[in-house]
Amino acid sequence: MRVSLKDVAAHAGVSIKTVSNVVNNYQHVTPAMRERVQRSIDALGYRPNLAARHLRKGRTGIIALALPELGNPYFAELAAAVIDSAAEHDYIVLLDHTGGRREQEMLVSQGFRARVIDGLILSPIELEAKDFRDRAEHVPLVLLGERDYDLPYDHIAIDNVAAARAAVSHLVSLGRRKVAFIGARRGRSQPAQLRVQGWREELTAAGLPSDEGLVAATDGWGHADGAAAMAHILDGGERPDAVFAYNDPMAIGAMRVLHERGLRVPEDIAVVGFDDVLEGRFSAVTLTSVSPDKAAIGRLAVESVLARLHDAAPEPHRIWADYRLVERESTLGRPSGTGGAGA
Amino acid sequence: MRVSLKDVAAHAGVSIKTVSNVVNNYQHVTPAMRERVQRSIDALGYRPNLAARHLRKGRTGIIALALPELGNPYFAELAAAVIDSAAEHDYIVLLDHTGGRREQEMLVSQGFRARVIDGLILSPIELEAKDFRDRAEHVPLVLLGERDYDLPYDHIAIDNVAAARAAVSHLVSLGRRKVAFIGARRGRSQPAQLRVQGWREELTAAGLPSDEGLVAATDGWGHADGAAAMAHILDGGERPDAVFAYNDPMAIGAMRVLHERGLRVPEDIAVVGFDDVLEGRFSAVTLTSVSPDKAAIGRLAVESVLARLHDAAPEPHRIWADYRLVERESTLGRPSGTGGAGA
DNA sequence: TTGAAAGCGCTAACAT
DNA sequence: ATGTTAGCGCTTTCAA
Repeated sequence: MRVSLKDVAAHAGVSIKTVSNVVNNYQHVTPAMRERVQRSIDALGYRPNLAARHLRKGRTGIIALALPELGNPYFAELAAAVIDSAAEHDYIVLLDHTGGRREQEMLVSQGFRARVIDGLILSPIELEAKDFRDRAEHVPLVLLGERDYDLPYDHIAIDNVAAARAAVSHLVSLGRRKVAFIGARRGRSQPAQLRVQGWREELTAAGLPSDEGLVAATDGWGHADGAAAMAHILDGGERPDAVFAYNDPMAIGAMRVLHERGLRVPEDIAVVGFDDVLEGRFSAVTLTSVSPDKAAIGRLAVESVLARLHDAAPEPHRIWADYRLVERESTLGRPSGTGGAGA
Repeated sequence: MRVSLKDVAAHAGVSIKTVSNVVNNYQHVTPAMRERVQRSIDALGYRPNLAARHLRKGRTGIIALALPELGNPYFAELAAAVIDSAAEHDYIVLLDHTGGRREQEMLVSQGFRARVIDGLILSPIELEAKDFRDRAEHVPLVLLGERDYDLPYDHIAIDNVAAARAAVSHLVSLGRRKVAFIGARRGRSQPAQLRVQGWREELTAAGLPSDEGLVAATDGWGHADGAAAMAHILDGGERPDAVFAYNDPMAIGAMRVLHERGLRVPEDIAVVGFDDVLEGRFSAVTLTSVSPDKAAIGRLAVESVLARLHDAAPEPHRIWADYRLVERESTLGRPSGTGGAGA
């Protein structure tokens, strides 16, 4: 804030423009001049004032990332990926979390929370397509997450239906016949829809039941919700031989309940999660999980925003990220004679 | 970026100043005028340009939070607390992560990563006191974390020595006589120092050994490091009856290894972690842990930066946040006849 | 290759 | 209570 271009110019006995040229690495500056100006810059400890630059250029170098919940390790890991990708493009990331609450998501989407940004990456839970219709905000928006939208924005996601089918298919191939789903959403909005759909499709294809008694709805998606859902299913008299959870924390919460009730994983009940968070690799019974390529999602999201920012963007479209099923003890059982926790 | 004060002024048929008055909630504006201007603002969808405001006022409304690792749930939860506290003061948070690497921490501390901020909250791992000496950056800096610094900055932390002593004291009171520590740092910098110190002091006070064979050094502080450290101790022929881990992920990694080797927690070896992350409440054996008041830490950090920003700050000083020891199954054992996971 | 000057959108000092 | 205006520090024509 202290020393400006003007000061440097005065010190070096040149014009402001010349200093600016040096600062911005403009081509046509004689080495001698560059040298001389640089000396003044160093002497005075000049640092460009970004606010002025931003005002002039209309860009801030900041993109916002709005996630439902940082406490969920999937989102934390995703945030790390976005920050790293942004840094590669000299962008920094403003982080916001919405708690998955509609009002917060609205504020974010409308740009009321952060008004200094060049672009926005949003992972909505509650927001419906219509909520975006009257979006006055003009900065590029990129959507993340497992829902299907019909909106003129890029949307980065993995194929949730296929991924869910892969998870269930794995269970079926292991001989499981009664596969429960935990983590369907109670109430209006239904982010789990695609995973429920994949679950149902695969079971139907295998000639297995997917009735409502096997689906447990929850309010949230944390460990505690998974535990409650698992307890609910068992208390309801159902006794599945496998559980597919909306995400890893829920799966781990469910495993905790199974453990408390003396049910063995996977012998009595196999468990598959979703997101492949670190935690699942070190639980007493390591967790089989669908593993989305988080680094790719972060990278694609950043690249999408920036492309749109630079007008180099194609029609808004769905962008698929990769995923794979990582099979661990919660479905395969404990490999005999092994040591460390699996990858 | 599109519509400016000038546009609104023209649309409403008033001066720029009047519009500015309305936007900034200036007192002396007649309701009628306010109404009229507001209508134009809404009609045109005016949004203040923060870059311009920033240039003029020298403030951005942004504080940066630089954490070592978002993947560590403790830091993720802390970030959430900071974001929420900042929001209460109409500040937004730029998030950065350093990976605990010295160069990254230097860049952050010197302000090279984010140059649009009013203040900085930094949780350093590698940085030494001397690294801060020639800090050219002028924005207020607040330090977080378990190290002792002798620096002219506010430093928010819990009393790590006392907290570690409380953890070890708990183990000793349970009759444990051989308490290992995992998570001392290999190499130069030693963030775990205070926790090691508390561990040693309490053992010494109890007349119990704290020799080097009971301390396992690691490179990082993740699940895998905890697992490796635990394995290392057991392979080294030591057979502690309790383990105090630098943090929860390490404790959980250690428990995984104990589980693999058929050792029971807590019957054979009791385990205490640090940070009280969600994960420890749902592990097969729930984890006893030191629970820092994360919400308070986040709040105090934000308040410190803002106070310094507004010149309302006292001498830089150490600010203690609260903590407590949460006792769970990994030391107490499984309570008979209980259901859900403990708080 | 370098200089002069306009103006990005806003706030604040001053004027009315 | 409202209007006028200077200027924050920078980039960018345009001119030399």
